[in-house]
Amino acid sequence: MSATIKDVAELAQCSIKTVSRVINAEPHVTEATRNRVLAAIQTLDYAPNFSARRLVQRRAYMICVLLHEAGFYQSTILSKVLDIGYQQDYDILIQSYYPSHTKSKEKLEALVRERRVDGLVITPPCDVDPFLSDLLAQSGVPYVQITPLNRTPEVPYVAGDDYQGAYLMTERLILMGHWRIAFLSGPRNHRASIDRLYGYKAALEVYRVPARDDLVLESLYNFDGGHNAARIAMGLAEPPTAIFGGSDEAALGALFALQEMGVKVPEEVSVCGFDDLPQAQQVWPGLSTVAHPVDEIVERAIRMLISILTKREPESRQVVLPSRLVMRGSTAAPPPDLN
Amino acid sequence: MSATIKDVAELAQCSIKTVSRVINAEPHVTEATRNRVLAAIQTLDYAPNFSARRLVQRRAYMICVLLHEAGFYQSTILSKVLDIGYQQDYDILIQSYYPSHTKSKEKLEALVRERRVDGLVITPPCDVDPFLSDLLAQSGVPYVQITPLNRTPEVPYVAGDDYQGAYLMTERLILMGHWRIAFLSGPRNHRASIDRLYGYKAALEVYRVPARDDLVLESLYNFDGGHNAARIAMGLAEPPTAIFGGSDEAALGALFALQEMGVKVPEEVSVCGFDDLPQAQQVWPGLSTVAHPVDEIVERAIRMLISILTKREPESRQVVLPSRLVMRGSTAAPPPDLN
DNA sequence: TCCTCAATTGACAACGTTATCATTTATGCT
DNA sequence: AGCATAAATGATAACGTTGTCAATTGAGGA
Repeated sequence: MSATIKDVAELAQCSIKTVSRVINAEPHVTEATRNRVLAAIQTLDYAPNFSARRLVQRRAYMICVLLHEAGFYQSTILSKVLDIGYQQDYDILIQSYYPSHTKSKEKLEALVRERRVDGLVITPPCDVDPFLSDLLAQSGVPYVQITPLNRTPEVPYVAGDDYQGAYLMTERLILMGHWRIAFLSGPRNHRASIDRLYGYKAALEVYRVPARDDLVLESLYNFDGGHNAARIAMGLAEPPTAIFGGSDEAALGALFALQEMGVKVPEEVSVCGFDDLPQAQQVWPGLSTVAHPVDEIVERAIRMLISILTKREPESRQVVLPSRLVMRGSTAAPPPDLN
Repeated sequence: MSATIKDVAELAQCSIKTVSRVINAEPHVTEATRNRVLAAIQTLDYAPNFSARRLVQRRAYMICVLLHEAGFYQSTILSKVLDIGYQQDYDILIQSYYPSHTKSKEKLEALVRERRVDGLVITPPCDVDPFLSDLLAQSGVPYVQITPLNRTPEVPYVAGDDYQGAYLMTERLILMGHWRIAFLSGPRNHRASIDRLYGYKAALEVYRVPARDDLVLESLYNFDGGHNAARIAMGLAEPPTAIFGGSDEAALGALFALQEMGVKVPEEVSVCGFDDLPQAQQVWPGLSTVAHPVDEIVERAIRMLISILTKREPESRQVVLPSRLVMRGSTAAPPPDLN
């Protein structure tokens, strides 16, 4: 059985409150007393019991991060989440959340209602659906959303700039000489998806490149979607010279499809994506893509949540951070005979 | 402020102990009383406070899963870990652990010493190094290891059968007609790594295929290692017709290298790996590989730990589960002119 | 030396459960 | 009816902290 604060107090010849003060670095303790207490702590190998602290402070000291299935994008987020976990007093509880999954809902509800977590960070593609909305409103548990489907003034969020990222990539392709650029679009109810599409369209317009409806293809942002969309695109009378996947997963599917068809990338067709998944650099050729500053986004989100939890108003409750291009081998100028 | 057990007792006209009995499904409560209590719980929207329960039961109801950096293999594990989290009373705390990282050590030490976790699941490549060993011994926190570097009778573990998996794959390659099979080996201090190498060698011997030392190449099991090793292998006077990566990461590196060199896979050289990472099926051609039953391994490990935590002796403290082959497009018979 | 005020210290209540054991109530048997 | 026994219930003490506020100590000034 490990030592308690009482044992320490006894050994250090003082009250438990004084020991508590030393542990929590509160003022009003003489140097001499502090040293006695520290020595006693050392001797007894004492460590405060976290459950007791949690109970009396009515805080779980735990943040719940909602993740959809543990996929590629998620592992990037997770990596940073864990990294930040070190620096905070809060522990981080990963909870997977599928809107349709009854079990995950029950578990989450228990977590929130039993006060096992103080706050939530919601990561895409999770979002505040009616169930979450009810639960959060009813329990009053604070939360921060990462790249929400829709932005409303009440919801604190941190997001990457999808519009600007898509604009930059499309601009880059145009400047390379492409003017038949296919875009693999994603779910329509997703704000990021719409922003990316608009960023693409905006760049076309600015550079006076004719926009063709048949070059905007549904991909659902997944591998199979990109795969199918690329086959369709290449079957068009005037096929694209570049395929811009609204997500890397879709772009990878497209890349796979082109290679299946024997189309050379990037010599005949350029491919690029969005998200900068780790495997974007491990396929051949490396996938050019748009990177959100995921690390910074996650860090800002968690910090924002902690600010809210500790009643310090965060500097801003709505943050959008700029994206940047990551150019690799999958993009090049279009074949000259097609210009 | 949410309701407490006291409020429920008051409303239901009984003692808090009776409410506690109802909550925990203990016997000795009349149907009538139980209904009154349940009604009161409903009315007050009561949920028990977990921190209080933790304190009085001296349990954190939390299991810590030690992960190395959030990479590919980890996300597979994680996915299952989260899935299992639903089914248990225990919450799961992910903690990254780098032996050299002071911060991660400090955090882990705090978690264990402050009784914030009841037990640990250690996942590869994390292992019981001297620091962990001390910490675990001193605090007496139980743990289960997944595929330990070294197996000792005292340490409970769950592992995949690396020897058998490597044997099966090598056998398969031989039966396809390969007899110049390179093997990309991994860290020598890793049990799995050694088992895989021996499985490879055993199959060669059984089928009387001459073993060549120059075809066993160091790869460190990572992408770059595989990349380099493949280049070296293909530069040999008698290059291999198949490259068996001891890990998928190495195999992917090899695949990448071959494609860079313009070598056709699988027509000229076959490639296969070990681990069945998600992207093994997303490269072109799909990577043949050996799959550990990761889901089952993780599930068994967590169940084993919980058995130990609740003082029920698990059926077995050492479990090895069979691997299986996953054949995809990256393997084929060797070119006929080379046979 | 005494007084005032600030700094230090401590006694004890709270936090919301579960655990122990005594007490009350119901049941079955003679 | 009376008694033994089992079942249901409750009073109260933990669990190990932090928070409140009163008590004590020490320093500085008249």
